[in-house]
Amino acid sequence: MRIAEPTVERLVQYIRFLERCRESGKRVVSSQEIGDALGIKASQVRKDLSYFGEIGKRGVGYNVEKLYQHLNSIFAPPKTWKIAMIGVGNLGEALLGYKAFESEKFRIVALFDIDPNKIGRKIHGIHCYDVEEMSKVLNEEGVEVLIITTPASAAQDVVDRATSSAPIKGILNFAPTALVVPEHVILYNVDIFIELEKLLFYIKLKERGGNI
Amino acid sequence: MRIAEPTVERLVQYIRFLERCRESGKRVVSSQEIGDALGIKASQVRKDLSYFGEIGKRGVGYNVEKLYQHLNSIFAPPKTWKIAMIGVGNLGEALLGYKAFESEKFRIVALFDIDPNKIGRKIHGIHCYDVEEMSKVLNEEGVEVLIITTPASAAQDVVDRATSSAPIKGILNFAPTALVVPEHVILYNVDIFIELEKLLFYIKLKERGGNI
DNA sequence: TCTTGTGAAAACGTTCACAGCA
DNA sequence: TGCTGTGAACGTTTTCACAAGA
Repeated sequence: MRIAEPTVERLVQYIRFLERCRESGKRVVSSQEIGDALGIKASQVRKDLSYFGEIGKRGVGYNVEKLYQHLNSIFAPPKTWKIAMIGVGNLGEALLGYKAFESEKFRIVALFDIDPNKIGRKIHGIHCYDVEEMSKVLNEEGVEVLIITTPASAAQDVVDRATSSAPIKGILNFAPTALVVPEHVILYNVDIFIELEKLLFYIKLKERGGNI
Repeated sequence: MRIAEPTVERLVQYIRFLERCRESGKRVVSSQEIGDALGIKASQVRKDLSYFGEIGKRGVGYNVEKLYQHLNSIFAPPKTWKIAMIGVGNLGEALLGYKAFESEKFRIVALFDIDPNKIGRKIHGIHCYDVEEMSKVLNEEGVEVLIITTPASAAQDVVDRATSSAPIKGILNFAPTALVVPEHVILYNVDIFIELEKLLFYIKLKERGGNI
């Protein structure tokens, strides 16, 4: 079955919302309630959830626990993914210390940097290697996913080196630059600067009454 | 003129690419070259750029300098936006020290936190206030844009307080939670955890040959 | 000959409206 | 009666295909 990307994004939000429902002891929830809490239309919520068969009860709503378990099973990984982070600067270190970034779904097994002060040390309990050792370590540790938190200027080079020497399946790129990756590698970008530019652009547009 | 959001996002990427062209002394560039560098179809590039009139030369391509100036003028703000950051934890501090986050388009004029060790201090040269003073400071400083880097549990409350007491126009939310904002406020979310979940989901899907 | 600019077509995503069940 | 599930309608974004111009 094919599930569209915007749907997957909303599914993650539904799981989060259902966690809150569980904590507050709520047993049943309607598409309307879910939608109101997340700023999504109720019809959209129903369509998203209908992809997995009839999971709600007509006239009643969705059983919180059942829906939560169901959605979680969709996102359950076949194993704990092993991730390496390349570039341990301000942003990289912040992510390592970020609470929302802890999960049983993955484990960060190696860090890489070029700074001699970081190489050989443990940062947030994870060993930091020299980028030169990347190929060897990625293969030894069985890393399949990369988090890129290098400066923009270094990102493409480390990605080229990693993807050509290790069986990388996916990359989450925080470097503010577009990356070119082999066809078999899935790439997601988190570009803070672009999001801010878009926000400021649309604020300006609104002030001008829609004229550029 | 109306410009679609995906187009705006790509325009920012075109500007970045053109900066690289300028630095390397390249004078003319084709839609194909731009597309290849950014992983976008050439026809998409041409369509995006055609919204602003005939800016390229048929049979030749686009003049790098002219296109760069033109796109930049589209994103030029009417003034330097004043931004406040709410929540100065790991992620907030990382952003403050983030090089790609420096621009003449905006200035971060105030920080807010609840930690007594931070309140009253300067962090990266910017004064950190008590969240309790938020309403007063936002109005005095003329803040129109917020960056939310609080924990998820605090985000909705600070947003409610800020938007109800100061003329906030836009919010960039890094807290891993959906926010409900007044209709006149533009909201963009940067949700690191959701991006990682999506990536891992699609890696799993690919391994399973497309079956959930 | 080469590359842009652009209608028209296709693909994609959202919303509507109501039938179907509890 | 109330809320889900869903085909059909709608709106948006991407891609195609080719005319037009340097």
